Amino acid sequence: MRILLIAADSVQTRYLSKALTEAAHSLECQTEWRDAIFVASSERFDAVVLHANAFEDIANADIVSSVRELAGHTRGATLAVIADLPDPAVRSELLWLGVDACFTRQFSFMELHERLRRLDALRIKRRDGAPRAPGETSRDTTDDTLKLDASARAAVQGDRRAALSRHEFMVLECLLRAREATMERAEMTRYAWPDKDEINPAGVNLVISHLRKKLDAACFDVRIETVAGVGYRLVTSRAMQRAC
DNA sequence: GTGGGGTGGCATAGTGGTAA
DNA sequence: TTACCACTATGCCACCCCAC
Repeated sequence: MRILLIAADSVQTRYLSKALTEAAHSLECQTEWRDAIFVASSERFDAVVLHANAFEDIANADIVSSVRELAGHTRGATLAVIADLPDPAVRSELLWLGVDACFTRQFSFMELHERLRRLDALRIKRRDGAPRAPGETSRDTTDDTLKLDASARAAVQGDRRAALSRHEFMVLECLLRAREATMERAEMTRYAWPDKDEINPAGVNLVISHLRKKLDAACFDVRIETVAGVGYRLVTSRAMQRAC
């Protein structure tokens, strides 16, 4: 998932940032409220996490009006808020404003992570009727669609499996989210290298090249197609047959 | 300290489009 | 048809980080 974390620098923020990165998410962290609003409105994220406890500007101001402003810029992303909100009336008002999940200061990362994944899966399902979101695991071993196993950082299709590096995992997740649509090179770069302003195009090529080899070696029935001058798209053998 | 894996930079080859 | 250019794919090498 591409996640925007809005939080002032603190020990808990650094812990959260590290945990989300290690969970194979593409993380962008914003510590300034105005910058965060600008980034949320100008780029596309799957989830926005506002850590209001670590944010003095918000902690000292009206949380409801801050969230109202943020919710107007998240462009359909899952919105989660971490804040000490003992008043249930405030929490329910936040939910009405579009917040998908509220967590208290003593939140569990595992619960936050699973909630974000579940909400993301539902969001994608509502969006295009996809049976399952990238990274969402299934116990149905007969399912032969390509999935990502974030805990093992691997691609799985039926009983076939390929271990991936961090960048390979994120590039493949980015392509899977596009669901056979073309993903622009710049967007893939932002997704897989969120901490870099500029990345050598050869770096993207290298990751794509490695991914192709691994997908071939594991005999997955998907392949990565180059769309000249635009980017890449992931196509299944079924889609290839339809195109013929 | 060392080895292995991941990553990035650079070089080179291949391919397709376009103009002469 | 040929030369040129832009874009892409891939190999090689060096560096960095982390586990042991």
